[in-house]
Amino acid sequence: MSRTPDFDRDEIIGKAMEVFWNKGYENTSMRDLMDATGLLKGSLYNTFGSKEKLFMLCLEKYSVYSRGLFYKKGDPKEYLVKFFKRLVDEGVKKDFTKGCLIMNSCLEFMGKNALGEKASDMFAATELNLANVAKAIAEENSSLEVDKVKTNLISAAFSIREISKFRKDRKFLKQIANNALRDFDLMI
Amino acid sequence: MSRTPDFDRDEIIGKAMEVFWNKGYENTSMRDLMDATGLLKGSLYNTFGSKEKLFMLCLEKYSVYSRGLFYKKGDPKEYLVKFFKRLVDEGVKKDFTKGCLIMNSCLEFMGKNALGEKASDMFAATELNLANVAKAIAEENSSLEVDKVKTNLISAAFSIREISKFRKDRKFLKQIANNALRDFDLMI
DNA sequence: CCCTTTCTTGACCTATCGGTCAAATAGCAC
DNA sequence: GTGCTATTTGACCGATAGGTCAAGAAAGGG
Repeated sequence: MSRTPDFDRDEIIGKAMEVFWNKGYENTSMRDLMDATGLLKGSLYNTFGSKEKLFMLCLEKYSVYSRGLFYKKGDPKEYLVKFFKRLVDEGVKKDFTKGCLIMNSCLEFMGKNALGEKASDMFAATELNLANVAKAIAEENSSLEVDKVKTNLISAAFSIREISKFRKDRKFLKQIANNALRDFDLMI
Repeated sequence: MSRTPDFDRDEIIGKAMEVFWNKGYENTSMRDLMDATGLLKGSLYNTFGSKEKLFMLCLEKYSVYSRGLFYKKGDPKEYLVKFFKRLVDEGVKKDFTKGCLIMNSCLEFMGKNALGEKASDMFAATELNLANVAKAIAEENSSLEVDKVKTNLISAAFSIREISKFRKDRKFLKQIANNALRDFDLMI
């Protein structure tokens, strides 16, 4: 019938996502996207329409990736400890300065456009995940105020992700995590 | 002897600081600075040399402003409560999306150039201020681990400043503050 | 093998970026 | 008022931004 694309669409979105995640939307140029994907400008526009539409697809891909890390079943306390250990371990890596694409996008777009709305929804989903973990723990320990501790958890996660962009201090980042975890008698 | 400038240098830096604070360094154009200061491009370059040098002067001005809010004497607990009340009250304002210039600059520049180093120093000074408050409270309540609670305070301040850019939720922001304040048996 | 359709290529577009500079202007000392 | 000097002005610079598009290339159905 006609010529078929020379690339895998989803693979391109993944590569673009990495660039956007590392550099942010505004600071990523079409040149950067061309270099990262191996596609020329015309192909990118022919396939995705615009930089903004491509970014939206990247956000959606990140959303899927992110949901894959959500709590589903098993020991909720163990989940929580692993969750924060991962944040700290990634955070202290010298070349890890990209943080979390959801939080980055909330900061970059909120109140500006549809990307901000999408990012906000994803932030809310992350929050709900932590609320679900807190709820699961509360079933064994009824004295927990789920809404309060959920806020402490998301705030700590946010702090670690953002501060670790510029402060590679394991003790410092661990302390932030432990401050939220103490409600559950947990530590990392 | 010769012609004198038509403007007050410090006033111009103040106006430029507001723009940088609101929009960030990269997202601020010379056009923005010209509009905000009322000076033409040539005058800005003639006076400050470059956009980067002007930003450095803005950082220094912010540093002075910031140090003016540090704890010096008086009731340290009262200081802490006022400190966080201010963060929350400013944070919930609909048009307050600029956060803190120090934190913004740490996130924008760290590891890139001299602006990042300057911002890092200013962040450390803010941290020291909170450590001093914690120390003053610890003199009355010796069971406090100053370094730990200092980390909780700076982390909470960071979270409130950043999250409030995109989440105008007083209950949420207050909870973040209270999570750090509970070490001192304080609440807002 | 050919024709249709789609994808690919890269030159080109306008707008804007930070920055420069020669000419015009205006303070101040005398 | 005159002359020196610094400031002001805005046109101009090359680089780069996101985006467009006509022409060339290639895949698939017949």
